[in-house]
Amino acid sequence: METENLRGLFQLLTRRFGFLSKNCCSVGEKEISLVQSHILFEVSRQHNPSIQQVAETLGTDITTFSRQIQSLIKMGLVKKTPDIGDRRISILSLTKEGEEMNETIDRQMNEYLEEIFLTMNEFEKETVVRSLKFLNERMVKSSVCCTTPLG
Amino acid sequence: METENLRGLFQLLTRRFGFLSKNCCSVGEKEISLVQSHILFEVSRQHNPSIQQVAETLGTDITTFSRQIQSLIKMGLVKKTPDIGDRRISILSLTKEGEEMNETIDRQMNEYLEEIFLTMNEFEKETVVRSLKFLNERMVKSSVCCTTPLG
DNA sequence: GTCATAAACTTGCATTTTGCAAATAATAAG
DNA sequence: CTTATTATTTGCAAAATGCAAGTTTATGAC
Repeated sequence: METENLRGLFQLLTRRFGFLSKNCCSVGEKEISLVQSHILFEVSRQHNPSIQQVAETLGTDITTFSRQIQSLIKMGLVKKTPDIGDRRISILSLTKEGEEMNETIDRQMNEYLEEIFLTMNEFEKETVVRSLKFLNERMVKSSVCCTTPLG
Repeated sequence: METENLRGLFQLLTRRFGFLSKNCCSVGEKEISLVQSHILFEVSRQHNPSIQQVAETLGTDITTFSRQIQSLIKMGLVKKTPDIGDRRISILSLTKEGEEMNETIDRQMNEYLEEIFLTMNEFEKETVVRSLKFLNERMVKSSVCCTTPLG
C-alpha cells in the first residue's frame, strides 16, 4: 500500500471538526467556551464522575480544571456534590440548565455533521461511520502514549 | 439506520488524536507547543503563504498569530520574507531547522498512528483510511459554518 | 500627481487561561 | 496517634488571547 500521510489526514480532520465546534456553544442568552462544552459533554457522559476523573479524561491540569468547574457552577450549569463515602471527593453533575445546554449543543453539532453526511449515499455513510467507530476502539486499546484511563 | 451519536464519535476521536499530539513536540533540545507545531505543519504544507493566509487557515486571530510567528522566528524555525509584488505582505517559510523539526514531528506522529493501524488487517486499514480521506473531502465541500477558504 | 480609503501587518493593553508550588481537608496505613 | 496519601483548592507568575489603535504600503478617485 502506498505510504499515506496519516498525520496530515488526522490533523485536517480534527481541525475541521474544531471549526465546526467553535461557533456552536452559545445557546440563547448563555455562551460557553469550547473547553467548557467539552466538560459538559464529559460530565454528562460519565456516571457521577469526580473532579479528578473528568480532568484526567480531558487531559487538563487539575488546578485549571478546578477553576473551570467553579465558573460552570457560577453559571449554574454544573453541580458539585460531596461523595458520601469519601468526603474529599466532589461528584459532578449537570444542573437542569446544564443538561439543556449540553443537549442543545449536541443537537446542533449532530445537525452539522448530518449535513456533511447528506452528501453521501447510505452505503458510504455507513462505511465511514463504521470506520470511525472502529478506529476509535483501536485508539483506546492502543498502548501508544497519551491515553487516559477513562478515555 | 439507527441514530448515531456522531458528535460523540468525532469528539472522542479528535480528543484521542489530541492526546497523541500532545507529547510529541519536543525534538532534541528544542520544544514547541502544540499550536506552534500546527503552524510549522501548515507553513510547510502551503506554498509560500502569507501571514494572513496561515492565520486564517488555522482560525487564529491575526494579532495572536503575528506574535506566534515572532516566537517561531526567534527560535529560528520560521523565516519571514517580504513579498516582491506587495511589500505589505510577509511570506512565511520554514528554516532548515524548522523543516527538520516539522519532519521529525511528522515521523513521530505517523509512527504512533501506524502503531494503531497495526492492530488492523490490510483490508480494515485501507477501508478506514479511505473513509477518513473521503470524509475529509466532504467536510471541505460542505457549506456548514466554520470552514476557511484554505482549509 | 494628491488625497482618501483600504489592506497587511504590528504593538498596546487588559482579560483569560494555564500550570507549578504550596495549602487545606479528609482518608488510609502503621 | 502519627505519618503518609489522596482530592481539591488557592497563590502566583507566565503564556495566550483579542480588541483597538498604530504603521507601512498599495489602490482608486479625481
